Amino acid sequence: MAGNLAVPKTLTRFSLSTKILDLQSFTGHDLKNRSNIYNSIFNPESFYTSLLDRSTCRRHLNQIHSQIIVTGFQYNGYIVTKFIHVSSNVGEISYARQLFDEFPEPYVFLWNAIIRGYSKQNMFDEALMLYTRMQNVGVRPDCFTLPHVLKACGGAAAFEVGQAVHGQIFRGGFERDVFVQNGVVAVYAKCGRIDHARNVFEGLGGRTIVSWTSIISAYAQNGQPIEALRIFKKMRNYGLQPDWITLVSVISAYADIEDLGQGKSLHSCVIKMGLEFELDLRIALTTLYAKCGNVMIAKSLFDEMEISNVIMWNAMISGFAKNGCCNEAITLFQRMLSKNLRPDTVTVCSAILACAQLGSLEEARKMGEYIDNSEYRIDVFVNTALIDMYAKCGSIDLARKVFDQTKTKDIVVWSAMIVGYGLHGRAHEAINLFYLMKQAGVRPNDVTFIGLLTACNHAGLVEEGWRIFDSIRDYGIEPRYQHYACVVDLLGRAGCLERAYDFITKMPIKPGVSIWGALLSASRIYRHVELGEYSAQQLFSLDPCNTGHYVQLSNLYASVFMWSGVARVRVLMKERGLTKDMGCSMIEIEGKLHVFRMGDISHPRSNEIYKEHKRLDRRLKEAGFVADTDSALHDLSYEDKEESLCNHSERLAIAYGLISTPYGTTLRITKNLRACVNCHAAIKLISRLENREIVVRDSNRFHHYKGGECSCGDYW
DNA sequence: ATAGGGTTAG
Repeated sequence: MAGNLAVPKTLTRFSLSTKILDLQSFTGHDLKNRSNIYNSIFNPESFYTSLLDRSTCRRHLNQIHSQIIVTGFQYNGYIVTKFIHVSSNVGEISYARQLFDEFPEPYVFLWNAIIRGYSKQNMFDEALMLYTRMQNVGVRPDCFTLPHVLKACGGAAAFEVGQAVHGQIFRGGFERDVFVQNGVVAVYAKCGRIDHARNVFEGLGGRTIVSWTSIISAYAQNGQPIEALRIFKKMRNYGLQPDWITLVSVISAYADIEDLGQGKSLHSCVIKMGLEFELDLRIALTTLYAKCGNVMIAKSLFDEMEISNVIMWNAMISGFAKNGCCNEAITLFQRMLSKNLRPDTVTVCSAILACAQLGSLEEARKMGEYIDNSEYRIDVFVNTALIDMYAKCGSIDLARKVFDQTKTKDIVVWSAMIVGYGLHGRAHEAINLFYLMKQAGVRPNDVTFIGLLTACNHAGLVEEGWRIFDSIRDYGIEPRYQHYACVVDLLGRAGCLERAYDFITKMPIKPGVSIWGALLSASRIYRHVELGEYSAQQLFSLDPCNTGHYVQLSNLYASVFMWSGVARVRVLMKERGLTKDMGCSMIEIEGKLHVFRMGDISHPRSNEIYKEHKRLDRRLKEAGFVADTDSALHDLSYEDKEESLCNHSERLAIAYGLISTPYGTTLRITKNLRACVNCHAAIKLISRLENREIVVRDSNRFHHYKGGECSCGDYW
C-alpha cells in the first residue's frame, strides 16, 4: 500500500527534537504547545509536511532534505510527495525530479506530484512524457492525475492527446468527476475547439462556478466575447455569484469588445469586493483600459502594483504598442531587462511589434541584435515578428535574412515575408516566394493572399492580381472583405474605374470605408468626378469625421478646376469642425528621432536646414525640375501655393539628413501621410543629384529612391 | 496526526 515501505515510522525522541530546534530557526515555525511537539515527534510525516508548508526557497528545501536523509525518510512516500509538491511550487522542479528519480518504484501519488510540478512550471511536454511513462510502467492514473495531464494538454495545445485523455476518462469511469470534466472543457478551449468544449459543458451534471468560468473563458479565448458575456448573464440568472477568476474572463471579454462603460462598472465591483490588488484581475483591467485607448489609466494600474509578473509587463508593453506609444513600449521593455526580469516570447514579440510600428531601422537593428543573443532566436513567433519588423522598417533584405534563417517555416512565416515584399512593391519576389512555398508543401492562408494582392497592387500588375484573386477559392479559402478591398484598389489605381465600380456592385459583401476610399482615391488620380463624388458620399455617411476623404474630394475638384466644388467641401469641413491632418515626417540621426511638420521652424538647427533646403531647391531647378502646380492646388489648408510646394515635411527631413550625415549615407524617413506627387518627383531627383539612397515609409508602403528612380515605379 | 485535483489574465 501507498507509502508503507520498510522504513522506521517514528524517530527517537532525541534525534528529532534537536532537529526541531534547528529547523525552527529558519522556518520561523513556532511549535507553540507541547501537543504539537508530541505530534511532530511521533508523526514524522506531519512534522515534515508542516515544515515543508513553510518553505519558500531552495535553502529551506536543502536543509529539510538533508534532515530527511539523516533521519532515514528519503523513501517515505508521504514526505517525498510533499517535498516534490513544495519544491515545484517554488520553481525548483529539477530538485523535485531528483527526489522522484531516487524513489524506488514510485506509486501514483508520486507520479501525480511530479506531473503536477511540470504542468505548473509550464513544462507541458515533460509532463505528458511522464504521463506516458507512468502508464508504461503499469501505474494507473487516478482522478487526481487527470486534471494535471489535461492542463498540460491545454498548455501544449495538443488536441489529439487531449482527445485521447478524454477517452481514457470514460474508460476509467471518471466521467462523473466535475474536476476532471472542467479540465476537459479547458483543454478543448485552449485547442480552439469551442464546439467540443460546449458539448462537454452541456453534458455536465453538477456544474460548479469553475465549470461556468471554464466555458465563459473558453468563448472569451476564442474570439467570441459576446457569447462569453451571454453565458455569464445566464449564470447570473441561475443565481450564481461569480468568483474573482470569473471576473477576469468577463473583464477581458469587455476589453475585447472595447466596452469601457461595462468594464468600468466591473472595475468598481472589483474595488468594492476588495480585490483591487489581486494581480490577475489587475492585469485584465490594465488590458481593458489599454484596449479602450486609455493608456494613462492602464499605466497607473500597472505602476501601483509593487509585485508584478511577466504577464502584467506584457499587458503594459503591448498596451503601449497598440496605442502607438512605441517609444514607451520599447523603454518599458528595456526597463524590464535592466531589472533582470525574464521576458518571454510574448514580451519580445510585443517589443518587436513596437519597433515595427516606430519604423526606425536603427531601433529595429538593436532589437534584432538582442534577439540574436537570446534564447528566442529560434522561436517561430519571434522570427515572424522580426521579418515583419525589418520589412516595416525599410529593410527587406534583413527581413529576408531572418526568413532564410528560420528553420521551420510555417504558413505565418511565409506569409509575413510575402506581405513584406508586397509592402515594398516587389511583386515578382512575392509571387516567386508563393511558388516556393507551394513547392515546400505549405498551404496558403487568407493572409498570404492579402500579401500577394498588395504586391500586385503596388506594382500595378492588374491581370496577375486578378488571376490570383480568382484562384483564392481553389485553395479552399473564402475571400474576405480585405481581399475585395485589395481588388478594388488594384483596379482603381490601374485606371480601370468602371470595372472597379462594377466589381463593387457585384461582390457578395457590403462595401465599407476602405473600399469606397480606394475608389475615391482612384477617382482623384484619374479625375473621374462622378465616381469620386459618389464614393465620397458613401464615405461621408460611413466615416464622417475622417478628414482624408474631404481632402481627396477637394483635390479631385481642384484637379479639374471645379473651384465651386472645392469651396463646398471646405464649407462642409468647417461645419463639421474638421481640419486637415498635418503632414509629419521623422528622420532618425544617431539614435535620435527628429520630427518635422510642414513649415516647421522649431528644430534647433532650423536655419541650416532651411539653407540646405534652399540649396536643394536651386539644384532641382538647375536640373530642370518643374514643380507640378496641381499638387499645390490639391492642398486644402495651404493658401500659399509656393510655400506648400517645397515645405512639405519630408523635404525638411531630407535637408536635415543631408547636413547631418556623411556623404553617401542612406536616409530613412517615416511620414504619416501618403507621398505627394510633387515631393515624389523631387525626391527621385535629389537621390540622383546628391547621390543618396533615400527610403521613405509613407502611410501605405515604402519608396526606395535611388539614382533618380523610385522602387514604386511612380505607381502608388 | 499524516501527500495530491479544476477555472483566469498578455
